[in-house]
Amino acid sequence: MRVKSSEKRIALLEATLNLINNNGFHAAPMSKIAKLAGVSPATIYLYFANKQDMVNQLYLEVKASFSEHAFKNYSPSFPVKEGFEIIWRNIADYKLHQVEEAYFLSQCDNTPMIDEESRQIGLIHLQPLLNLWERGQKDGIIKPISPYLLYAYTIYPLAFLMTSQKSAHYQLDNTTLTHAFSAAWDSIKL
Amino acid sequence: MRVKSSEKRIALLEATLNLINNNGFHAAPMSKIAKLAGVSPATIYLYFANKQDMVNQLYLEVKASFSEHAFKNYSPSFPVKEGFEIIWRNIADYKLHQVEEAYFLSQCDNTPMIDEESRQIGLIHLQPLLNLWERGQKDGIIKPISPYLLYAYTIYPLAFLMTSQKSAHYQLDNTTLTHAFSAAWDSIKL
Amino acid sequence: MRVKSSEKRIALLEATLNLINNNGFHAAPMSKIAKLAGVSPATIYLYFANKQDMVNQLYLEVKASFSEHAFKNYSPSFPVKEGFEIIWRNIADYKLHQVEEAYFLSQCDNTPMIDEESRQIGLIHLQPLLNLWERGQKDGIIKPISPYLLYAYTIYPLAFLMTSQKSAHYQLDNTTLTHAFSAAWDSIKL
Amino acid sequence: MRVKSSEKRIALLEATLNLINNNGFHAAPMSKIAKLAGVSPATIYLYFANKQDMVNQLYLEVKASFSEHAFKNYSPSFPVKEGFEIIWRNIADYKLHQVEEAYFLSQCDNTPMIDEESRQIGLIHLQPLLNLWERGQKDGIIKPISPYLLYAYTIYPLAFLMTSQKSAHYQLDNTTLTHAFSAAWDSIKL
DNA sequence: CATGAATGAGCTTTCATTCAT
DNA sequence: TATGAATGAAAGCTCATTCAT
Repeated sequence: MRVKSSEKRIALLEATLNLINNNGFHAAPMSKIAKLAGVSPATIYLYFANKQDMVNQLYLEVKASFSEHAFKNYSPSFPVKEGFEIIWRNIADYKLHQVEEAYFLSQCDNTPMIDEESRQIGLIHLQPLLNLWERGQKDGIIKPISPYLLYAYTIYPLAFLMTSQKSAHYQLDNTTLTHAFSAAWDSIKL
Repeated sequence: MRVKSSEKRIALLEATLNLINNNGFHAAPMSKIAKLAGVSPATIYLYFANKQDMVNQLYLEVKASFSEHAFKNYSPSFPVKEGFEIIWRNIADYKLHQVEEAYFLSQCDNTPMIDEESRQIGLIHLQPLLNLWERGQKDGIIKPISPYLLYAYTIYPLAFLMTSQKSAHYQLDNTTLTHAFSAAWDSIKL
Repeated sequence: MRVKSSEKRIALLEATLNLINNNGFHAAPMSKIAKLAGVSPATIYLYFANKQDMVNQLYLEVKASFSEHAFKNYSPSFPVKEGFEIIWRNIADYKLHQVEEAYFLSQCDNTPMIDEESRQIGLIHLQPLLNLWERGQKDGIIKPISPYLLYAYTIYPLAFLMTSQKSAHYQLDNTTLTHAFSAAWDSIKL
Repeated sequence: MRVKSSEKRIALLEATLNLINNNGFHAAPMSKIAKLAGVSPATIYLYFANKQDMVNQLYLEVKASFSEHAFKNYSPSFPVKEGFEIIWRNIADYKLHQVEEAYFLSQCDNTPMIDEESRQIGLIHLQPLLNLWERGQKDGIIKPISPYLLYAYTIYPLAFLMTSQKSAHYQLDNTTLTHAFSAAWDSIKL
């Protein structure tokens, strides 16, 4: 099996993401994925062990790109609220502009599509945010509640806004984004 | 002549929900559904036109049961905050106790598994909540922001808590639930 | 199993003939036949042992009606040519006016749709025509050749004209019919 | 990489013809066709879009081989009667020696088994015979009647003789064939 | 006599994967 | 490395027939 980041490998991952996004896992056969990537079905198995492996790898790479984006320009030395706003806006930016990736992650996180193992690996990237929240709680700036709640009320809502926007029911402008941030912050600040 | 018992129909819908929840749409074949429901594969087609139709119907019925639950004991004559808390707690109760149904809805809402038409039909039940919010905004109790935001920051987070709980990562007690409600209310109250 | 000529039995045979004619045997399921006859699928089995039996019976009855028609107004006492013309015109009349029945017989006679046994039974009706030919041959009016040839060149061509007419490629008027009879007679007369 | 051998395609068409001839379209399932051709059921779909497409293609190829045979050693420069006899004997030879192909064509032409489009395409090959007849009519050798009649009384009877022979009811020797030709010619000559 | 419900067997077709080059 | 051909297994669905009333 080949090493990362050949052009074909990337084309295959992109094709997989597109087909799963548009048709769902159950209607994204290997033959179509190969065709969309401009490659023979047999070639897929030079890069991936099987379909599940390909989807797992895709998940992890998208998750990694998401995490990287989330902490752009952030440093743990920032004051709590400033640091939080930077991360939040990074994430919002990703969810609302890289809609395809965000929608794919949302599918993965809400279905039994991904192996439990890969799911766990995908979680580790979030640590800096958890650290920030802990600091905020020590400093008496953020409510002393479970990080699950903090995540549920600040980051997770962005997934809903992304989905709404994708369904063309709703378009987010800057004012709305500011309202959204206020809501997020208000829900967790002390 | 035998009569078409709605028992079989219900058994089929339950089997479908279980299999899709555990394995995903793509790994819930009609043969397994039939076996789990205790009928012949052919019998499915006496009750549903095809697989998609069965899933659509299941979605709409679960959605309806969810909505019914959401507005239990609620009346539009309640004060805004009290009314909101009742609805919110109803929904929390459903999501955290009828986990299977809630998880199924979450899968449906985050994948292309359901027909767009059924999806639209599923939305209409929410109207009383939208009305409540509108009243709250007129009365200067709730922030004058889009209902998409209000939903994203008060109801949608419960889906995350449900998923977390289902993955056995986290158990919600009453204190946490109260924290959750505070976070929800803080995010939208003026 | 019921006796002949109940209304339902006849409706079933008619429905069968129509569906097989329009769609072919392979696309004429019992359920459709029942629906078209206005009857429950189970009812079919009160009148016929199974599908094959129903088709066999249909074949034999249509064949009988055809034969009856063929010898209308004919008597063995007629002179050879007159007798032959009467029979020939009777058959032509049937093939060109009872197109559905004729087309059905044509399907049966050119496919393995019918049991060999029923096929044999269907042949016996033709005897008077064979007798007529034999007389004609004894009298030196008709060529001394096998009755298979006589049939092939006088009666069988009408099946082609029937099919052509059914396909709307061609319409037979009286002049043409007379030409057709001349061709038939010329081919076998001495 | 293996190359798509036309051997498999041909084996599939032959298997289809055999099974349809012996059992009828409705009793020639893809699984049996595959087995008889020595390939997997899935392989069929590398060569044909679906069952109907396979049967259509088979029809057209058999029809083409028939037509080629029909005009062997024929040239439009031949005198009318000689030319006609050559074609007629070619066709007789085909029908009586390539019985399987002939019987298959007969099934196709007398049932709704074939798409109307393919049926039309199958007709174009006959043109040289039509031209010959037209010439014969201009020269006052052949009766001035519709080509449908000419076909019905000269070519079509051979289908009956073929079917009779196939049912082992009758064997054609050379004398009989000469009688048959006489009958054909007598029916249309002026 | 008649029914609509119910079904096991089997249908056509597709799938993830492997083969042979 | 890369391929298109090939496939066994299984998918969704339909069918002729039987069941239970």
